[in-house]
Amino acid sequence: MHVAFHLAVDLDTSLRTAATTAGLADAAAFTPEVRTADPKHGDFQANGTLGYAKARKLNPRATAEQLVAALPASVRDAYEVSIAGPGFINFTLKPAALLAWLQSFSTPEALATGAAAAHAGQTWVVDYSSPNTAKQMHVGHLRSAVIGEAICRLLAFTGARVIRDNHLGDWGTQFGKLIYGYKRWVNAEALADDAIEELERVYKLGHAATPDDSPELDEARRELVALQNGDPTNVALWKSFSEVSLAAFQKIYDRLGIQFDYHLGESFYNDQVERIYHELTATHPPLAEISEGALVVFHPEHPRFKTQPFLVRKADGASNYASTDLATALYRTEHFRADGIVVVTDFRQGDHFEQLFLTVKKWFVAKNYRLPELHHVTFGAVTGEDGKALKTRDGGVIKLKALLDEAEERAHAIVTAKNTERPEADQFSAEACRTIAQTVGIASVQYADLSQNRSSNYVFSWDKMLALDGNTAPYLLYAVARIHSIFRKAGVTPAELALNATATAPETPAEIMLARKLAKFPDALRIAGESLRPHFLCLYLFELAGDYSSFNSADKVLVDDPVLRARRLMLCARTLLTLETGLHLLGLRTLTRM
RNA sequence: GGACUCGUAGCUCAGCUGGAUAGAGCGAUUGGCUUCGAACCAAUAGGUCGGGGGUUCGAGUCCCUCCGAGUCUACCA
Repeated sequence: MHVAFHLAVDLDTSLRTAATTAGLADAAAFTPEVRTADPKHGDFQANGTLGYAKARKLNPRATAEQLVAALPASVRDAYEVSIAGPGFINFTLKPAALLAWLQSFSTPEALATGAAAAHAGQTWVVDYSSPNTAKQMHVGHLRSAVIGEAICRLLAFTGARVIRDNHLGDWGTQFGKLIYGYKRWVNAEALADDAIEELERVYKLGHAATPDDSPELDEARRELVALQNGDPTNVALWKSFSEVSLAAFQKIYDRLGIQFDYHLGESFYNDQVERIYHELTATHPPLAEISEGALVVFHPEHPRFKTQPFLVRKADGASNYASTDLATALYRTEHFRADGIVVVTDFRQGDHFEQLFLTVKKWFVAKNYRLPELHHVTFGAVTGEDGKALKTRDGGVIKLKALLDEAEERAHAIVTAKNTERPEADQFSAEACRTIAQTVGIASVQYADLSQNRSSNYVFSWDKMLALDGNTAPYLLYAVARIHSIFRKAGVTPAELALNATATAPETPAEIMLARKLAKFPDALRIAGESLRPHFLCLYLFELAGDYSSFNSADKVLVDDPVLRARRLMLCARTLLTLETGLHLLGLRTLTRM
């Protein structure tokens, strides 16, 4: 028997067919509006009859009854169907249908196959993290990296070929000041000790020594021009800046489980901007025009961008990040043949990307280039206690490395404290404690960032970022560890096929509640994937872990009755599969013990 | 001035693109380990969804208008 992965999508199809079968007027216009329901009403509900009936002056309950009567036997077999209130149609999965779903999607491969339809055959480029070279990553860089990685994994799991691109800020006027400072004040010993720290120090000196309208600033500009013109000394310096920066970044990325496919920074596109200028001015009518000496694009149809220009070339002829971002969009389309481009930055760049995307759309249409989906995934700022954004140049910035270290330290304190409470034979070695603390600490930081809706700001607080209670990574990791523990004690592995063959349908309230939640994993994936908002997946996993914990307290798994034992072990196995799959999609590592 | 984001329990936040009696966590109170891991579970208390209008079968969600916070608004990225 075929079981659909996305039960809600399957129901939607059945209801549309039923509308035709039942002979509803204008059946093609009927949209079922199937969504996951409050569990007390059912698993799914269809609300579409209300709007449909209203628009046609029909009785919504009568319409709902017609639809329900026309549903195929397969739906009636799988669900308790009822009509409630003004005309909601409620669907509650029967235990046998729950069992069938759980038996059909019992491996990571089965889940991936089911989920892959969403973006099958597509290529998506995700541009995230994107720090500036020659500077350390600070707490403000965390969100783009963590959210971006989760989005990459979600897209890949839902079938896309994902290209992870770190669009480094490795070009621009700041390098003139950096070289100016470097040539005068660099300390070789400090450079060998911690290169990026030393680069940051000489940049600050260079910046301070080159105020506006000073001869020193002219000198810094000459260094930049020399770099742009290929001066061997400056080019070699610039290359070394990039290398040491990338090495430092990679240490952070390793801790966060991030591995980029490309590091195509702004410098990569520097020689591609001439084509942009040409193409934007060669269209009929031209997209770009000269205004106050600069090459700009206006968007007359837009309330603001009709007067606020998108500045693609500065009056002095130099490129800026609009130029390179346009070149970047073109490269990703032509070279990677991207079907979708996702850029993950904070919300303050909203205007820039709105203008960029408007311009790209018109430009690509004019040139008959394939146009990928363009998404700017924004997130709120991490602010200080005063509500103001944390800024790079004030002294109080928290370095990302320090944040991750602190997270591991706090987790370590908890792990070692818990460890002493365990029976001696069961205690972890010091080394194991350290490994567990690393996983728990980093996962906590990742989850804290992922679990809230990304569009709001938040005030940075150590306690919040590193909280280990409630809706946090440790709660989820703990559920995973407990399930592993049960399988260790049972002497079987979660993957054993025998668990499938001998399992029976869930019976107790806790079993049924857990099974119903498991069957909604596809909905969580769909919502998180379509909206590019990982917090929907976080919420689902937290609820799943909660249902599992309730089940774990209510129903003992390792009982003598082989029937009970088999079906509860199966539920444990599916919960483990779903939790681990979901947590890995978020970019978290999981543990078998903690 | 214009635009964008936000305002939900004492605190921190969800609320699935308009659905049923607005939900979690923390904190508070109460109960539960001789039984698979108590980093857990069960229960109680806590709300004028910033204010006011409107749209409709139905609004925390959409529209208008105030109030408050943050951000952007021509050559930094």
